[in-house]
Amino acid sequence: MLQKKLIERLKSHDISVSMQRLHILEFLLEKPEHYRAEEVYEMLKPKIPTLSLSTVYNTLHLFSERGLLKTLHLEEGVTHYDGVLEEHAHFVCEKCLKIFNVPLKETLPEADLPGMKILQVNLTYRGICHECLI
Amino acid sequence: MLQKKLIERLKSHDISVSMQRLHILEFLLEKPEHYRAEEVYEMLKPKIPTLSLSTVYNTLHLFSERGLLKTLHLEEGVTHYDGVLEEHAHFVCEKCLKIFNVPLKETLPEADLPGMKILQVNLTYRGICHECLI
DNA sequence: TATCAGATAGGAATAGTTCCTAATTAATTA
DNA sequence: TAATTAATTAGGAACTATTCCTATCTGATA
Repeated sequence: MLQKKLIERLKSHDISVSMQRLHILEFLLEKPEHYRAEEVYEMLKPKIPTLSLSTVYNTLHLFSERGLLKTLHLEEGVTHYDGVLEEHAHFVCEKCLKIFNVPLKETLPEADLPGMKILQVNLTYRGICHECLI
Repeated sequence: MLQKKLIERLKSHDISVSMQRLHILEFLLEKPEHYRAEEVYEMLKPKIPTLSLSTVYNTLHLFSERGLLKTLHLEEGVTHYDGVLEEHAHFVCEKCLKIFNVPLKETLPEADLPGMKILQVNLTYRGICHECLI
């Protein structure tokens, strides 16, 4: 994505701009994938040699709070961050732990939760993927 | 639940019986709640003074593998275990982190996942609960 | 009763994340 | 523009849920 667009995107979410933030946002929007903090850190280290893991965590939290990305708890002990905001589900393979995007044909059911403020909905399938089934 | 029923339940899932397993299963079936390993451990310690946390983890993993309970990844870094197997969703309050059961009016959409073997489906809502909204 | 496999206890090790402090950078004001 | 203040970042220590490892114990089998 163009730097200009990235800057706009940050500003429109009330986030002031920095090199680190631009790079992290760009990285997350590049592919429709789900990254853990460590991965973001490793991938950007070459571009920003002084980058620290704390900054990655700070930034991901901030982005999540401000609605720039989705936080996913798909497997034991790890958090994934997803830049794709369009409603979709995930499939996690219990063997290889790969995560697949699942397009939704129907919209998800509305929850009967009077008095609650719903911010996010998450649908996850678990099972064995085609490669691991062979 | 009666001890006899518990034993049957274990055996029918191909799990050999032990004091620890009976107590852990009983505890998980008592209330429709979601416990972390640590909580199970603390609650059963008085009944089984020699109980070890490793055993709780072992047992919960075994139960989950054999389909006696559901493993939930609802929040950062923690795993919850749910003895209620009937299809239902969860609501997690981002402030107090309480977990609520959400009955489902409709069945969840079938995933378009050719070649994948689906073992579990999980629907989670995140937001702010009524108490935290006040 | 002796043997063997499975289960358990206990603690050490691991890994993802958070917390803390100092240094750096950006924004604000004069 | 210079000085002041606020926000951001880097780095590492601390924390915590979970796993791993080993010795002990238990129960089943012969």
